[in-house]
Amino acid sequence: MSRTAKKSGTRARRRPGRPEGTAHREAVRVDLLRAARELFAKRDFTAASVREIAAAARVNPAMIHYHFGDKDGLYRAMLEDTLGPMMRRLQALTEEPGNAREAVPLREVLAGVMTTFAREPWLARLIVREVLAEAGPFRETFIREIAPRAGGRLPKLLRRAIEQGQVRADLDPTLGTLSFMSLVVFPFIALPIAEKVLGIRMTDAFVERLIDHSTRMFYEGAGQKQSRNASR
Amino acid sequence: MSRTAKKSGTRARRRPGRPEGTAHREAVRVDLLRAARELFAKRDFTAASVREIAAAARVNPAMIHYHFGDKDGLYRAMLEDTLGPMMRRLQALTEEPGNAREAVPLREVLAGVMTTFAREPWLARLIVREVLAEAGPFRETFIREIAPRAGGRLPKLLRRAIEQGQVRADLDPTLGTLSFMSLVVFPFIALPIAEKVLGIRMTDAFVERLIDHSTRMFYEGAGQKQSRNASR
DNA sequence: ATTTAAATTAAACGAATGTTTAATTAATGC
DNA sequence: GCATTAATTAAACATTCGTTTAATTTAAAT
Repeated sequence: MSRTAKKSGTRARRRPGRPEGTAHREAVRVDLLRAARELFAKRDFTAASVREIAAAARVNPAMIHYHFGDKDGLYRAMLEDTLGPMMRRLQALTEEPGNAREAVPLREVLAGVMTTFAREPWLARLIVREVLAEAGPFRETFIREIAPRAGGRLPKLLRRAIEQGQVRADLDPTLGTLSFMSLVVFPFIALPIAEKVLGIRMTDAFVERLIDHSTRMFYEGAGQKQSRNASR
Repeated sequence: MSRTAKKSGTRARRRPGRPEGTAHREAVRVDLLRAARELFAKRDFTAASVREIAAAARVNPAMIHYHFGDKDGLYRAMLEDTLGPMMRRLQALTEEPGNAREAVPLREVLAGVMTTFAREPWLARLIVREVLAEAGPFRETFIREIAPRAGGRLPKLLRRAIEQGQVRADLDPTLGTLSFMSLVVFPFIALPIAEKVLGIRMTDAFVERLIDHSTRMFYEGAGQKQSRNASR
């Protein structure tokens, strides 16, 4: 849909040589990034081969090296291309309030991130793969730039939420961040298994219920209101 | 520590032939399972090579095929060996109450599982890798036997907890299960990154605080007690 | 119009992978 | 005590992997 085969059918089974269109170069780049995104979300970095990715993009494997240098370069470009927009949106959400008195947009961050995860199924999977990785082409960038912008900002947000009385005063901002991330990210990577084991189905209505549920879990938990859980 | 080199130093640099000890066979099996557990938790299935695993176990790569048939067999045996005990403990915890009136041991399950995850750092990682996998040597067993015994039992437990008033009546047991798993599993796979980004350190005291925190998050959430969060 | 540069392919390359084979040594059964 | 079987190694095998090269076709520049 994004790229149009300029002449004589598809891009498959071409003879070598520069193609006729003038926008082919960009189209190949985009197709490769999209194929890489899908396959790196599905399989691990090592398990997804360049031949497989090139085939999914209907492109010669050598194009990966022509456009991105090597497999690592493709992965890096893909992850920046995929995570970048979300990070920018997240940053905008968490930096908005000019005056410190303004209500911390915790609810909006939670719902916004979960909506994004629902719309782009590969996102949560790529992030968790990166969290799980002990090393890799993107590890340093992820730790230095991505993670601080995502989880790194949350403790401050939580502290402000505590000051404003939106969150209970005895909450540890760091542990609260861990729980926040857990509630927001994990459901989406568990969905394929939840479909088989818990019998859910990933409809729009379900996603809406999930977001409402997770919001309430974060603020109120699953227990009774009157907190008769004094025993421990 | 587990295997004793029977004679003349280590097992490295041996000549071919049957070793002298009579318990060597079992020792090799155990060493291979341990090495596989550590490396499959660290790297993905494809990324962890049999040569690397064999080297970590100080054993010839061919022993993997002698003892387990192939790489898949080693992975299956390792995961059964690793997940089996936890599943049995979990099953015991969730099936205990003979009479339906007995209090549902939700708190005990939560703390028990988290304690196990803290003690065996590879467990949560292996599980999440399996959750993330779209296919693999263990996928069917995981979906048919492991997942139902873990997450599959929780909805029933939550329903009973609702009947007993331990959990609020309007909680969806399925969504509650997703949140429960999220709060229990995700923090442990995020620890390595949390150490760098949030500055935490994985001490015994921290684990204790984490478990208390997660329990409270599950029952009470992070919001204020009086639930002034009427706005939405 | 001709030359030069860009974009692409097919084919080959070396390294690494999972696996098999043949040789070798010790334990076991008779 | 001898033959057989079990447990182990080193080496080779076929395949797949990421990458490079050379050829080829078109676009762009002069």
